[in-house]
Amino acid sequence: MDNSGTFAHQHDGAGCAQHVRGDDCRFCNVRHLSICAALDPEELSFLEDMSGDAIYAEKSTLFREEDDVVSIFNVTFGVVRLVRSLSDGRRQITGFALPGDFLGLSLEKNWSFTAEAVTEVRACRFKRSIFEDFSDRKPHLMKRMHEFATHELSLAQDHMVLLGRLTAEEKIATFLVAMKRRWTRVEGHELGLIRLPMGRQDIADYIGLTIETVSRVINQMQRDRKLVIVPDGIRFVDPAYFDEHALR
Amino acid sequence: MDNSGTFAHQHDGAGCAQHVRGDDCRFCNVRHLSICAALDPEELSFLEDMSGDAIYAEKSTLFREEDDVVSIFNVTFGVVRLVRSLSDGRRQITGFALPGDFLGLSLEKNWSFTAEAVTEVRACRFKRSIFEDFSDRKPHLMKRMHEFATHELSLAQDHMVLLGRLTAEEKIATFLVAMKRRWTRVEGHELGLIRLPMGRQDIADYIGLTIETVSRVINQMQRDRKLVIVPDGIRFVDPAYFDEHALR
DNA sequence: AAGCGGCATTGATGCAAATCAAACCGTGGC
DNA sequence: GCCACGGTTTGATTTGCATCAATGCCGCTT
Repeated sequence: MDNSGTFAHQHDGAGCAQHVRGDDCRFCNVRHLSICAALDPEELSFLEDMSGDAIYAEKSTLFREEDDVVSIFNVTFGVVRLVRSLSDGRRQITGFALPGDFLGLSLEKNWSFTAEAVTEVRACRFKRSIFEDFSDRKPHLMKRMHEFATHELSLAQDHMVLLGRLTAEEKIATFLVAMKRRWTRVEGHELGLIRLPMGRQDIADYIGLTIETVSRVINQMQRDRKLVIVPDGIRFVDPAYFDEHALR
Repeated sequence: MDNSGTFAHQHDGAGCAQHVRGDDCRFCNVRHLSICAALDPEELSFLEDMSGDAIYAEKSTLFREEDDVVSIFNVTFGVVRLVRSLSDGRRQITGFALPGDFLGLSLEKNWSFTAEAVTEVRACRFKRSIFEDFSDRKPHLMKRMHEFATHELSLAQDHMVLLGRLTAEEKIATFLVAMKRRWTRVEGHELGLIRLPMGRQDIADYIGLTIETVSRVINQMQRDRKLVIVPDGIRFVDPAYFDEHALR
């Protein structure tokens, strides 16, 4: 059974259909990971009527920092980078959204970050106003959103430790271990490789290094037989090393 | 009218009574800033019965990372540092809780950080289980908790930019401006000085520098007539400089 | 097959902040 | 008044990562 479902470089419709079949939530294969798992069939069908499947090309922008929050998103396929930029061009990527991740938890009127498609991205899209009315009437949905938000807060704290207190080597190791865990959760089972659909510059901007340092550290790890670099990702050769050097 | 209410070095009861008068929420002067502002008088009185005023000495620990969440806290006086520690002693302070700030938004069973009193701290303390039952029955309270959580998430993103992409000078400037804003909000009006009740090491662990660098940068700013160092804080001499060098 | 454009890698050098090490300063105890 | 102590400042030196600068590699186009 093939569910290797590569990201950026697969263009047949069938590959995508594995991930979202039309607009029917019943066939959504990230539902158990997403906000929607809090909903019963009736609620789901209401929300389904309110939602549409949206597709974004690689490198396109879902929304920009300061934009009005018109729609909110449940990513069903692909990878989105969440970016804060400074006026002089410095960027900090605050997170990567993977299938199952929700964009628009905050109920604020404006986005506090920019979202850009790293790969082709598919997302279940809701009108913000409708979703908000709905969540106001559904306390268990609000509670689930709150749980998602506080979980993200905990991840944000992890990330602060990484940015503020880890060495370049520890940052890379921690990032790779986290990506492995996240993909395993999304895919439902462990893969031989760790997908890295984002470029080196994105990794650098996520962990607070330069592209050169990211490249150097990863290639040094390969020379040291800790991992091997493969197309679209890396493969752990010495998992024990990563257990030891990654944070939590 | 005196509401200068200093922090660590004032020991007369009257000074504290400005901030919390016994256990009566009606006299709580951080209520408008806190979670409790979402509640009507009846709900407030119920919650009041469920709460107690707690006092923590300077340097004492409210709770440790991984501890069971037995109680949750609404800080009413003083400053709490929120700490993540690595096994080798490196620390990252993920935030400082000031009066009005709430500890225990997450509804998780265990704390994801340690909370230590920087100054003497007073807090309104609730049994977690009781508060949770209550919030389950009060959707508008849950919504307010969610708003607090997503606001914190946005602050966490700000902090990631600071940690990952700012220079030492920018980090200090941004930190000082943020503290000024937060104190102004808590005090209800602008003070001449910016209180820094936390030590240099805490500032360093908050913004991802060493104590020596923090000291050097602040003292350099003083030599450059950007600020003056005063007991328990600093005073801006050249506010325009800070507007320019601090992030947002 | 040659040329191009967009990453990624590698090397040489620079520099901001860390580290190592002392001195300083205010406070409290005796 | 003196000393001890905890926190802060200052100075000298090191270093980890950034910066600057090629070069390499792969997929696309023509």
